Amino acid sequence: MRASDIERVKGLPLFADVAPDTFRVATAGGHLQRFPAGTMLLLEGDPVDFLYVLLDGQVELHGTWNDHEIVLAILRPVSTFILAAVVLDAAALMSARTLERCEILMIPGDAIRTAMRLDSHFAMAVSRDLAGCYRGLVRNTKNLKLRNSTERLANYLLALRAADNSGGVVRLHHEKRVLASLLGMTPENLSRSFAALQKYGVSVNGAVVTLGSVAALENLAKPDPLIDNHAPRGGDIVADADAEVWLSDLTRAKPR
Amino acid sequence: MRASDIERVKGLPLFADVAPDTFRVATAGGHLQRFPAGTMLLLEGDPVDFLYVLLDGQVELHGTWNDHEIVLAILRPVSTFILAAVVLDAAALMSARTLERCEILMIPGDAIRTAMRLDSHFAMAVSRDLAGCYRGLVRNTKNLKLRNSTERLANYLLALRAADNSGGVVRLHHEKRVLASLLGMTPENLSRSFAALQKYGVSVNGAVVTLGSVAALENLAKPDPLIDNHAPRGGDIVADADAEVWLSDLTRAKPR
DNA sequence: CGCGCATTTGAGGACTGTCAACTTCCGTGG
DNA sequence: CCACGGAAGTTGACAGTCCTCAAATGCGCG
Repeated sequence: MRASDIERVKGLPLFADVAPDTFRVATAGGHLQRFPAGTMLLLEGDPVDFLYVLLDGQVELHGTWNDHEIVLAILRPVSTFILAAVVLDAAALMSARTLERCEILMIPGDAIRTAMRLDSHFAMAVSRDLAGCYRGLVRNTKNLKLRNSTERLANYLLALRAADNSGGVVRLHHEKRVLASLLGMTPENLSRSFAALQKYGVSVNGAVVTLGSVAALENLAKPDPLIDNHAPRGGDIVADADAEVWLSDLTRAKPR
Repeated sequence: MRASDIERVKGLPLFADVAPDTFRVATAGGHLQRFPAGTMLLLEGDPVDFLYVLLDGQVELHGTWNDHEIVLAILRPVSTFILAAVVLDAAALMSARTLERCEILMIPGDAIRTAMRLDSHFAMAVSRDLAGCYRGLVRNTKNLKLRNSTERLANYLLALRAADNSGGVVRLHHEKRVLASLLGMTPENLSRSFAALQKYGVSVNGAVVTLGSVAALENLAKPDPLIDNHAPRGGDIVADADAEVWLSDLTRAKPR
């Protein structure tokens, strides 16, 4: 494991302010591993023995029922995943699959739990991380239950724009069929939703999406700080504490 | 606050194995309060100053967007809520409203955070609680994205049956319009879903629902341990660690 | 160049939401 | 005790949303 990788791991909110001793305990026995695209890292129902830290590549978390599969989240570096199962030493509720070639640090769950026991500050960092994940899912649930598919897509595009700080041109980070499932629709309907957004100045060319009129798009999307992590706060309420996770982990893509 | 109430609070997973000193710190400044039905305890976007512990009555957590309101969870005693916002000292993402007359213990967020700092075991208990909440939401999201409304209702009824340990007759704990929103549908469609379940032996009389053929209902519902907390595990995997929260907190209704 | 896969487009149908009217239930007040 | 009013729940008609299947198109890689 390169020194630069260690720095990147330390940069995670989970390990940011952790004492060196605790960091050593927490990452003891961790080993870096490379996986080709399309590898199943974890199957839902399996016991979870490791905390995963994605250092390079993309990982998809998905769930299955009755022969259907849906994407629950897509992770990009640097992020951890299945922390909740590690904390509870429980079986995974989601499967994990690499979407690209990935570089992943695998830390034994025992080490994490031991470090929590020894250092209340680290245990608090875990709590904060989990609280952020929880709130990300609350946002996601509101998004799903309150908006139709075109509205979800519109907000997704605005979130991408905010995360990439890109003027009016955003690049999709995932294949469209993966994105469709993430947004809770079929690939066919994602196509049609893109078509429906033409009226609002959106044009698509492969992975490149041009937002002709952000104002018009926002008028449809009605982004809300209580659903969309990027949306502007109304007053001057400082809600900076949020290291929250949203769909596809857009926040982590922000320059820090 | 009655001694019996203190015992009930100590019975919560969050406080179960906590040292007496820590318990004193964590609950310092907590005060018991009574609220009539229909009281807004918390509005989404508000800063969260207290951890709420519901001791009696029912509380609904809901979200709003674009003039629509949806129910995200319904809590029954004894349970805590908005722990995540307390841990992050952040603004609430959900509003909370009493559905009945309620008795609620309000604990200053500072006290919770202080207790976490002082006692890593308590911080771990908070982590476990949050991890359980998170996994509850993962289950909920899978439920929403993978099943249609009738399937969700069928599984809800089976979950009720498992929680209440009631043979073939279950009582709905909430008004149907609230239940409808919780399950992600309109009251009209809840009615129609109940009607559709007649073919599977379900008959409704007010709040009393009779499950004529659990086998037939399960055949439709296909309950899954990775979505429905009550569903039977396939092998002999002990997933006992789960103090997980599902829709309407059904698990907490189980006799302990 | 050609194959395979992703994406798009079209048609049809299933599912879900909206609106309106009706029924039932329940608490209030006569 | 009964009548009444209001809210909750149900039902029907209709429209919008979304899914499925099928076919066509486009794109990238061998």
